Amino acid sequence: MMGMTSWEVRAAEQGWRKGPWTPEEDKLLNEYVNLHGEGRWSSVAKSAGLNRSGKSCRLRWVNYLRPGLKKGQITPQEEGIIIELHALWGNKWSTIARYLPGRTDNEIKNYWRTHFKKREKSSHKQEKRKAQLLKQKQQQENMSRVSSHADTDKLLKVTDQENHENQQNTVTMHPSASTVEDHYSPVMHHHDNNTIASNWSSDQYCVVDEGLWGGLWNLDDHDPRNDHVDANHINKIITMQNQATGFTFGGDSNNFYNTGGYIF
DNA sequence: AAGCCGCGCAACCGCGCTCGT
DNA sequence: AACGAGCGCGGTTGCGCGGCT
Repeated sequence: MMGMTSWEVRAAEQGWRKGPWTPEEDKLLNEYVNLHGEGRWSSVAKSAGLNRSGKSCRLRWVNYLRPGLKKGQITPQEEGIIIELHALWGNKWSTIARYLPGRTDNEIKNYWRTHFKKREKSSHKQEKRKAQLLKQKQQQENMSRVSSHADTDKLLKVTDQENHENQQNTVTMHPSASTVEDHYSPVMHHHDNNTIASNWSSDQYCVVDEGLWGGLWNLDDHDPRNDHVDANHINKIITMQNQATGFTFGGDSNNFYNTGGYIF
């Protein structure tokens, strides 16, 4: 056990190899799946001569070895789709991944966390700052009702202005609206009249966060009622993307929808 | 040059669902 | 109907690397 990392120790204790895959392991898994197909992952591990759990094999195949996987950065078009679908479904990464050919749920999940969570953080910071200032003001009021509050007021005004400016770039999204378009449509509701999703700046995305409505949007993608709604909405997203960029994501949105995003 | 820090991403873990027996 | 194995999903962890001090 000397010189082993913590995961190596744990893996040794449980009998399975863990941690990063070697090229040799990749080769074994690749050859086996190409010959016998996907599924039966626990037997894949044994039959292919891999000392890996079935889970580990499946994950490696799905996220890394599977043919047709897109390598490289998420494009602005894909980012737009991720944002839209996340607003619609919340953290349903595998569902979202179905509409992004060649991308995995893991990849999308990581992308969201690294690119959008930090913006959420910065908006939380701003909230904290305002709360702190309010607290300060209240303390000052308590300590001396006679003294002037001009400086604090000024600070608060600046913060309010910052917030107001932020709201100008906020996408309206409210669950009490009556249709999907009313619920969430950046095209309809975007305040600064810039109606093309792909032209949004990264800062404009920042308030579309799960902290506000994400939890309310865990629609079941297998509910036929939602299928109807989703198909319409996704149709719109694709149209928007195409209009914005001239990039053709798919000629027929129904086909796009029905094939799980795989359009050839 | 060296240490520290934050980010990106691959991989693991726990839980819940499905399906076969 | 009950149970267990297999699988999929979402959340979390930890490593490697590049940038900063």
